[in-house]
Amino acid sequence: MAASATREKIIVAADRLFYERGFDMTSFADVAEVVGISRGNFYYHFKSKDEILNAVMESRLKDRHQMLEGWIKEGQPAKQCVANFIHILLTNRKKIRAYGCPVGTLFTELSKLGHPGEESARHLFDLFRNWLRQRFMEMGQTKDADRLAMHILARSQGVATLANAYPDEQFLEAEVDQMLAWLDAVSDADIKPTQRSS
Amino acid sequence: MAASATREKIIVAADRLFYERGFDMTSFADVAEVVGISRGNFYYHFKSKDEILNAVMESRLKDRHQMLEGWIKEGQPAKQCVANFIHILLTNRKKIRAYGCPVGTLFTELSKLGHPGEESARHLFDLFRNWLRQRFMEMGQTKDADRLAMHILARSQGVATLANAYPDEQFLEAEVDQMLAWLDAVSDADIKPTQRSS
DNA sequence: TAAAAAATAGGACAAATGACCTAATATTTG
DNA sequence: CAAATATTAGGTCATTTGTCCTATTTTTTA
Repeated sequence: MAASATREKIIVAADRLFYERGFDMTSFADVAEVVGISRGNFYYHFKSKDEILNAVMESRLKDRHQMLEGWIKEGQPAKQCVANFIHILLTNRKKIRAYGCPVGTLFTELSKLGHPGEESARHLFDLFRNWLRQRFMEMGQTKDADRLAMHILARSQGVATLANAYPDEQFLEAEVDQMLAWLDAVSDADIKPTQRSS
Repeated sequence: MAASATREKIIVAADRLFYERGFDMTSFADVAEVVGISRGNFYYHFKSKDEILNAVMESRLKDRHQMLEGWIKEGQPAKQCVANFIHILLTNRKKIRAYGCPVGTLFTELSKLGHPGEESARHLFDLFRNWLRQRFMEMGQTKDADRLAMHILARSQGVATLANAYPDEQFLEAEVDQMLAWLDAVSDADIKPTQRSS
């Protein structure tokens, strides 16, 4: 079989296991078993655990980048793009209830491990943060764009964590509705600049 | 030395290490070294790793319970109690920036591990959730009390996660301000029931 | 088709770890 | 004080894991 095909299958399996079980809790043998290859073959493609982690992070970055840029290329307006981002929580609700957020949980683990991969995990946050900031700027929130981006990012993280802790509730759906309502209020803000002062 | 004193020191050390490094990444040897005792002595007090985890979770539950009930016993009004809860993010900002939320990060890890201790970790969430719900009920939000409790819990989680990823920002302080403003709006809601409809 | 290269399989090994045991020391008790 | 009990120290052991190596099989190349 072509090396690149096996390599790709390893990355896909490792990506899933790192998400479901965590990075440190996933062994070479675990990944090899899922792919259906020997540990020796695994080592032929990736010389260390850090190397497979890097490959997974690159894959995720590319995947998320394509998703975000895809919405823009489809010509969707900025507000709709942000709404799409919020909607990810619903699209992936099953996995989120079972394993939390792929970005947040992996970052947290690598951070506690003191692992160099913490940087790549932060890059994933950066990707979403910068993209959201640009969308808010297009919505006219030039001054607060980054603050709004961080806000929606934080709420997504919190919702994912609690949905993981309480999977049997309709909590996730309700919070998404609130976030979309919040987005409406934000997008109205530049149309109705006269806000009620505190 | 009295056994209870050594036992207590072990729990304190394990609590700290489970927070800073994670449960799975902390070994018996790590805890014993911090306490300054031998691994054999450690095993005299706790027969397994699950046992020390249980002790740590009990300790945390007791500690948080006392904190929350303490505010009530001081006679603080419901809204001030919730504000105190939000303020924890500032009180512990240094540790949160370095290690995230002790409750959320440990729950996430135990969940991915498939460890039975996931239940006790969820109990910690339950403690805050139920307490917050009661405070919101006292504030007159009888119908939405649980939803509001979950909301503030989720936002705390998200803020802690992102403050961990971006420790150098003033993001944490800004989000706390927003949460307190949100609390004001909620507490005003029953005084001014006529809200502007969308 | 024969030689060379690529890919795979499976075993070896040192380090780390949870668990367990026994001997030594400190403390309490009668 | 002496016996009994509680506490501590340190070693052993089986298992897991990341890493590495060599032999075998498959694919490509000339």
